[in-house]
Amino acid sequence: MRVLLVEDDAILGDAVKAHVASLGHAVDWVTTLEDASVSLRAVTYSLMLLDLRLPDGSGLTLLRDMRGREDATPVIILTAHDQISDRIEGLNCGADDYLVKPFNLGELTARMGAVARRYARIPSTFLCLGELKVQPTERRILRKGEDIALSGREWAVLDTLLARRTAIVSKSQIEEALYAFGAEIESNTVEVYVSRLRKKLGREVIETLRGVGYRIKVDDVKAD
Amino acid sequence: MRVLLVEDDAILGDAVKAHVASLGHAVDWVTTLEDASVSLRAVTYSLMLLDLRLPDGSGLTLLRDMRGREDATPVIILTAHDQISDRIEGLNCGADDYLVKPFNLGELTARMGAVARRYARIPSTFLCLGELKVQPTERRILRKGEDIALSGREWAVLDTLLARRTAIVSKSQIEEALYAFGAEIESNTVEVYVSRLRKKLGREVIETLRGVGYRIKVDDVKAD
DNA sequence: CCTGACCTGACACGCACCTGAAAAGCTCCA
DNA sequence: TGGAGCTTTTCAGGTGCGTGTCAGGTCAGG
Repeated sequence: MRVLLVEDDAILGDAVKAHVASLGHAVDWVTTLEDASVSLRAVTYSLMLLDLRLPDGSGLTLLRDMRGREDATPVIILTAHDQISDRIEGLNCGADDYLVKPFNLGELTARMGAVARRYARIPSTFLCLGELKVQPTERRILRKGEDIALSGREWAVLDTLLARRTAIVSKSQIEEALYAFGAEIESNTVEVYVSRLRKKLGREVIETLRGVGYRIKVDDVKAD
Repeated sequence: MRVLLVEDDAILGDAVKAHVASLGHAVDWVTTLEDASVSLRAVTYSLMLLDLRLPDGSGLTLLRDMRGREDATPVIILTAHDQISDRIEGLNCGADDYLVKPFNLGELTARMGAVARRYARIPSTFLCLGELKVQPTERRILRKGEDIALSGREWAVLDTLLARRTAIVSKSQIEEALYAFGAEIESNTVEVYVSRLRKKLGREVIETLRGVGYRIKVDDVKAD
C-alpha cells in the first residue's frame, strides 16, 4: 500500500516515515500543502497521514478540496494536543480518524490498519508464532482459541519486534518506538516488557542476542 | 444512525431534532440547501428528513442532484398540507416516503423505522452474543425468550459497537456516532452507557481495552 | 571465578475506568 | 399547562490496571 505523509516536523516525519516503511508500505513524504496537492494529482494513495498545521496554510483546505473532488482517499489527521477543535472540523470535512501528538508508532500501525480495512475490505492478516496466532491490527492474540490480553505498552513492544520480523531489533530501537518524542527513559523498561511478553506468550517467542538486541521468529503470515 | 434534518422552520426543526436525538440518533440540522449539500459531501447519513420549501430554493433540486450522483441515502420528505403536488414529484425524484405537516412525532418514528428497515441489507438478521439474541433493526433483544428493553442512547452505543463487530471502537468514535457536529461532550457519558449496557446484557459482553476503546464479541450472525 | 548483561518479582503511583445517585431534560397525557 | 415517569447528562468517589523503577538473582563469556 502507498502512503502519503504530509508533515512539516522533520523529526516526527522522519520517525513516521521510517516506521511506515518498515511495515512494508511505500511512503511519499511532503512538507507543504503545495507538494501534497501535486502528489495527490499524480498518484493514487491508499492512505494519507495529514498534519493540519502547515507553514503554507491549513490542511483542512486540502481535505475539503479533495472531498469536493470526490477523492475518497482515507485520511488520518495528525494533531497536536491543543488543536482538538481542528480535529473535529477535520472529521466533519471527511477525515477518517485522528491521532493526537505525541502518539506512539504502535498506535499508528493499529489505526492505519483499521482505516485501511474499513475501506478496502482487506482481510485482516495474522502472523503465526509457534502455537500463537497474532492479529496486530485487531489487538488480538490467540493460543488454541484462547484469548491472551496485552496492555498498550506490551503491544507497542511486540509491534516493533513484529515489524522487523526475523531481524534483530536493538533495545534503543524499541525505546524509540515507545517514546519517540524526547521522553527519555533511564531504566531497564524494555527488558521488563520483554519479560512480561515472554511470560504471557511463552519463553521461546522472543530470542535475546546479548549486547545486540532481540529477535522474534515469525513462522508464517496468513490472511483469514 | 446518523440523520440529516433539512428544515428552515425553527420551531418544528427544534422539536424534530430533539425527538430524533431522543431515539438515540445523531442529528445534523441545517436550514439551507447550501448547508445540506456541504453536509452530504462530508458525511454519510443513514437518513435524510427534507423540507422541500426552503428559502434558497427547492429541495427537489437537491434530491435530483443526489440521485444523479448515485447517492442512495434514504429520504423522507416533510411537506405542508398545501404542497401535495410537491410530494408526488418528490417521490418521483427518488424520495422514500413523506410526512404531511403537522405530523406527530410517533408517526415520524414509525416511518423512519420503516424506511431504515427497508434499506437494511438483510431483512431481520439477528446476532448472537453469548445467550443473547439481538435484532438491531427490530430494536429487540432476547435472553432465553425474555425481552430486554434498551433506551435510545443505549441502542445507539450498542449499534456502534455492533457495526464494527469484533473490531475495536474508540470512545471518541462512539461519541461521534452519538452526537452531531460540534456537540462536544465533556463528561464520561460513554462510560456510563457502557456500564448500563453491561448491567442489562451481562458483564462479559463488552470488553474494555484500556486507553484504546471497547470491543464487543459477536458469536454469530443468522437470519430467521 | 569475575564481570557485565539480562531477567524478573515486587511495589508505588497515577490515571483510566466504573458506577450509584442526583440533577436536568424530555414526552406524553390528563 | 402541569406534572408523572421516563431518559439523558453530570458528578464524585472508588477501584483496579498499567506503568516505570528498583533490587536481587541468573546466566554467558572471558
